Amino acid sequence: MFQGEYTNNMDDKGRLNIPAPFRDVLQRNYNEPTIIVARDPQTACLRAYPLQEWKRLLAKVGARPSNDRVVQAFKRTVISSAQEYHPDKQGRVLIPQTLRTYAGMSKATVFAGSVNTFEIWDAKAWDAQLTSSLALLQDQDLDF
Amino acid sequence: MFQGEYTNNMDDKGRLNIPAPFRDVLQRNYNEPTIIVARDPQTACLRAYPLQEWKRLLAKVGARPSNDRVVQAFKRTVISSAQEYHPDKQGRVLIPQTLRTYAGMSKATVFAGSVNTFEIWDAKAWDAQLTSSLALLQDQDLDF
DNA sequence: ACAAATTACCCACTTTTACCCACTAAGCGC
DNA sequence: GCGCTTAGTGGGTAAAAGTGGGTAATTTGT
Repeated sequence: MFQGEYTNNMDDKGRLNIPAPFRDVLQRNYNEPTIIVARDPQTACLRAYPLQEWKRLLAKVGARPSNDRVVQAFKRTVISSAQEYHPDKQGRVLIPQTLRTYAGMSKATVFAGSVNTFEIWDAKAWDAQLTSSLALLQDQDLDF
Repeated sequence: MFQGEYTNNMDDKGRLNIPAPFRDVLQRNYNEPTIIVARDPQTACLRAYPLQEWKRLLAKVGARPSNDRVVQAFKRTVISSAQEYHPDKQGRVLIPQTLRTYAGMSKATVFAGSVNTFEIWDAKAWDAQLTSSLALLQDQDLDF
């Protein structure tokens, strides 16, 4: 289970260091270090899936009629961007330019746990998102 | 059951000493010293949960539709910030910079019991909150 | 097929964290 | 009051995490 929020720096080569706690979860709960990274279609961030979770997502998409316009759009945005990454000995992956651009990533990068996936954000974008999420919750009557 | 208010100092390394009475409650009522600390979304403080109480919260959140905007905001602010902490031999935990910043913590830190969780405040912020809470209660018709 | 660019892999360094030990101050009983 | 216990605090050290960079392998383009 991915939880917690970590900030790491992308280096000049475009390599991203997956936070150690997330690597632990991958190893312990999924028995392999590989992740799939794809666009998150509704926010300007990337989402990382353990292989198993990604397959589950594919199955769900496959169950829907393939002429559904939403399904088509989903395939074009998310599935097309998805790629497998094998972290190096230091636990880093090289994210391609297109995805970096999509998430507006430059250097400081936030990794945010999201139960069975985790999100990858540019630090500034993450802060902005956080501020607006907090504002939204401010007036809510939360019962948990 | 967490009750009472205690003030401890965060040291230069960012370590926070959990007040002994709270550690006792964790050990006696929950049989383990581990806590989850996360943002409190509506006030500038952190909230510490025994594992069992945290799981209860997760269950409540999971029972709500995941496309609910409030639920999404809650996940991004609270769940993402949640992390497990294992106090050291002296009963201290190291709180990361992001959470310290969120709660405006510098040195003097207040721990306030809140039945099945407890709150962690910067001492100054706690005083301000206390004043306004008292003001709110002034005109109320309390029947307990 | 060859040169240039990109990527993967490895090694080394720096910073941070976890763990342990020790000291001080505050209560408590005798 | 004196010694004991317990809570709180400070700091050293070894391991782990994060970061930077070199080089070989691979890919790409011509």
